[in-house]
Amino acid sequence: MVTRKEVAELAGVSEATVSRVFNGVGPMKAQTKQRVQEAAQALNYHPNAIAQSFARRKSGNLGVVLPYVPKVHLFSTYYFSEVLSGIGAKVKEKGYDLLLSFRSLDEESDYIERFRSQKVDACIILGASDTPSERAQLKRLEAEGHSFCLVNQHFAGESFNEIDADHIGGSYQAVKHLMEKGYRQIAFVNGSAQFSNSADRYEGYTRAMREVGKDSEELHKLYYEGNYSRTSGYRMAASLYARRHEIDAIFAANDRMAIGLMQGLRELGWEAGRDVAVVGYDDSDVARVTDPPLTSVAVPFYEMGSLAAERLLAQVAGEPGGFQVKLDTELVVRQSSSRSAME
Amino acid sequence: MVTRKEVAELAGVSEATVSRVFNGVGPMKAQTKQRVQEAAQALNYHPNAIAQSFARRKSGNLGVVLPYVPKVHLFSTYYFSEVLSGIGAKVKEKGYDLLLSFRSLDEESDYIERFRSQKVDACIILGASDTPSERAQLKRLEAEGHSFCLVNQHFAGESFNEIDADHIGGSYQAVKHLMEKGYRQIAFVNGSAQFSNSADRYEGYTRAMREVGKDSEELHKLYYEGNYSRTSGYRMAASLYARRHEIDAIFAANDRMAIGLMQGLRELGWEAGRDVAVVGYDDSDVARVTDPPLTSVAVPFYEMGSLAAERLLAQVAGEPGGFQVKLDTELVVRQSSSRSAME
DNA sequence: ATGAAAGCGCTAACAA
DNA sequence: TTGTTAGCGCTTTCAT
Repeated sequence: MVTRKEVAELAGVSEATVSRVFNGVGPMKAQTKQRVQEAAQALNYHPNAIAQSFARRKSGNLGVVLPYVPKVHLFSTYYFSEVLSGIGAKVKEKGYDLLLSFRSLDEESDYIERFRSQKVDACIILGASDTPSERAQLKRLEAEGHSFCLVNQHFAGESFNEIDADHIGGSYQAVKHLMEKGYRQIAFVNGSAQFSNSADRYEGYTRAMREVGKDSEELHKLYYEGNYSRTSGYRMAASLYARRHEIDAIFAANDRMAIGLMQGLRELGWEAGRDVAVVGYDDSDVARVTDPPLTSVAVPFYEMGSLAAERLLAQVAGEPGGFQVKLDTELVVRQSSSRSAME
Repeated sequence: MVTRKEVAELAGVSEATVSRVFNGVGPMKAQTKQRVQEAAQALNYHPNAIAQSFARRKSGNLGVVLPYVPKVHLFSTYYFSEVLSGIGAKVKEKGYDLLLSFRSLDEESDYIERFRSQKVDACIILGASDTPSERAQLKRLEAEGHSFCLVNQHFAGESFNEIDADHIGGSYQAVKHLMEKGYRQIAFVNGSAQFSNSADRYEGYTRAMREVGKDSEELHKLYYEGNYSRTSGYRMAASLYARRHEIDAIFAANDRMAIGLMQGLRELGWEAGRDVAVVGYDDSDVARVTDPPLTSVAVPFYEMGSLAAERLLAQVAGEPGGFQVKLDTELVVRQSSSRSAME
């Protein structure tokens, strides 16, 4: 291990001067600087990051918490991958490191421990859901003064830092699109209620449907609920098929359910894009590869991750005030909802 | 900030005793232990992880390096997600933390800096490729005495730690499967040559083909090369279609290319599973959702990640000897290669 | 422009 | 069984 001390000796300066050179602080003679740099080079000296963190009382780490998802190997979803990439890019730009935490089922999640032990300076929490225990944990974090940010999840009544997307608008657009194509009997396949954006999507859907005169009773009949998995979409196919004479289009709250649904319906002889129009949500990779390709609502996950990291790190650096941002979503039209594909 | 000192005072013991309690070392009276625990609880004391790392001269972090992949938002691939999940689970089990590094294009990758600055105790390198500069960097790492492990990539002639999968066997199985179905004119769509497992797959393919008497010239005519992206598969469709009378099956080196290929061929009127048999590789999520569902070779990515972390951490903990492991792959048959689907 | 020195919170060797 | 103490490598304040 080469320490600062050895560099100082070789360069004939004090240890403090070596630090100054490496941190670029304070005035110093160009010549001194160069001598130090040469000495460091010669010895292959690299400052010890842990010692720096220790002395600075800053870990230099941004934590990212991933939700516990049984069975499904966690990352196998478009959403996490994109958000994480966005965070990673920003964190790197800011000179931070990214510490990943996989949540388990323990009540006291261990990411709280990462905070308390000061192994992270701030934290981005992905896949949070609005349950009493989750709320309580977040409130506790807030009370203890830890900096964190939620992505793609809103907690009504709290002022947590949040980077969300406009799922009301996205859903509204999706349904409007189907209406423009002439559909009116539009079923809505929603995901789990514990995510705020399920409610948002329902809100967007409802708003559009009400505009064409649908009442609560009608909407109720057109409502289905899965859990965002492909399998849940697949399983709902039968129920939707049973009411095929009262349905001419389907809006699913994510692509995975939409795809499961399309597969299930196909097996029953009901083809998406021919017998029924289908629109998904997320515009994930798979939307491009289904048959027919899936019309879907694009969510700027990458940007959301990047922005979350940026704002959070700025806050940690002293910028005052919290933040609650909503980014725009955008409909991407493909064949699953197109009239022409239906001859 | 609550420190050990305050806990010691409240409990009426020395600081060292507090440490002992928290680390469970040395003999101690049950009563002392309890007094310390109560004091800690009362003060809401949590040991400072950075200070511990500093004193122990161990970061407690396992680094994971992700390759630079332009354009494609990095995680959007099954492989990384799975491996990372596997690593995450193991790392957590072992009480380590996971530090993610996204590689950029810089020559001196910054993960080397993570090593030199001792921010990680060891490193798992994903998506490495066999280029001269990469080899040189790895050799340098080795020379500097850093512990690292490669996943899904073999460097011939080196003794780096590696967790790989049997891609020769996997490919051999895939081709044999097609042969059992009666196909003989089997084209091979490979990925980039800089990955050792491209060569492995070619090797497995060749072995099977030679067994039925194919010579080099024939194999040459059946060889295509993309870059593992869906787009590259899509673009190759035309070339394959042009030679459709000399091809009755296609083995693609990953699912993404297989899917692009199937899409491209369909647009040309050549349906996978009807006009031509197709087998992919990776058995990723999408293999289940294509139409027809894609026969593919399953690779135990999750286990590979988990094993890599386990062996590497054991090595860091002092276990002697390096490791080079190859896990088995397994063919998963679906409709894209089935005769029945071809009427 | 540079040096001296006091920590940072903990581990671990040694003493008692 | 418990206390004392010397670091760990660096940052930062205060002198000079």
